[in-house]
Amino acid sequence: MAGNSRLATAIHVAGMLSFTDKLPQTSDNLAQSVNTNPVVIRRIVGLLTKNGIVKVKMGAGGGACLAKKPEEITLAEIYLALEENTVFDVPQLDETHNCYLSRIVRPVLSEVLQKAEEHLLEGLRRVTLADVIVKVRMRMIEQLNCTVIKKDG
Amino acid sequence: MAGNSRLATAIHVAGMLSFTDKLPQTSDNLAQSVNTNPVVIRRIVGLLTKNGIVKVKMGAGGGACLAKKPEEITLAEIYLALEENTVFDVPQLDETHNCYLSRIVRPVLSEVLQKAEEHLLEGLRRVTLADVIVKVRMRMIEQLNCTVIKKDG
DNA sequence: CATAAGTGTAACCAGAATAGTTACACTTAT
DNA sequence: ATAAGTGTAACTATTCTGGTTACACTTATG
Repeated sequence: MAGNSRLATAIHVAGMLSFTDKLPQTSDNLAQSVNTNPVVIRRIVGLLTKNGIVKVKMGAGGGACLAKKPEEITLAEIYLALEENTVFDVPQLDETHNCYLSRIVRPVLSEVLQKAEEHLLEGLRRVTLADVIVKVRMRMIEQLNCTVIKKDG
Repeated sequence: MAGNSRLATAIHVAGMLSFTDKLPQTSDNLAQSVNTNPVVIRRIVGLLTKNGIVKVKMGAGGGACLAKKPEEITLAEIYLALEENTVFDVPQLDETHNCYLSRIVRPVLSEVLQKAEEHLLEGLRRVTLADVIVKVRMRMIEQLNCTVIKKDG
């Protein structure tokens, strides 16, 4: 339960929305797919909405839809929408800290680790939601092939 | 206090060891530099030792030294030594999960997010401990220049 | 207009991770 | 023999994440 599955959940949700296209999905519905609680979904959908990735219709018959085409949504966008903390923490030292060298080291570590995280973000920027969906479709086809082969064997 | 500052601590420690070269540093000593507890340091140094990055001498006059040259130690190596969890969690769904699409989506998410994390690792692989030390030295020089300028003004 | 079906959000709980700390057995230099 | 170290177990406090309940608010529909 600890660890961070929010990005997985968010991409999963966005993926489902792209499959169901313009039909608004309820948080109840999505929660079942992701195997979690509707409130958890609404929290995440809220963040995605705030960042223009998803649109929500209130009231009866309402729910969430994608606000853009899957080709126009990168995983980096989704990741940033979640407003996560940085992966690596670099607590800075008090100015009164007695070790001179240490006071210099910490900002350098901040800089270096921030750059590394930028690589992560670049990795996420290169993948769109559409790419993910293609992979899902390919897996579906693979599984169908398996079935056929089994039937032949 | 939550969040993950272990990598920062580990690099900080390794950096200190490279400055003091072959003179073994006690965990007490290092703890003061990093502004933490000796046990926290020993835990991290233990992991670094297990991965051949650091050597420890037991008993009086003992302590930790680098086991390799700073040019031969990448931040990725240090990161991996800490045996952290993956950055992104992708809890897999039970085979009995009712939504067929979801059961396919999750492994795809695992794959995609793992690749993104590989980018992070690549970012860390490109930086050696020696690079970090150079940056620290440059900051020290910068600060010295500042002092001189202030004296002139 | 009443009602049912939705969302948004606050509040609380449980479980896990991190870091800090104490304590103590064990190792080694002098 | 003693002092100075490390390794490690055990406990605590804090924080984060996710799960859950509850409830006010919005809207479609009969």
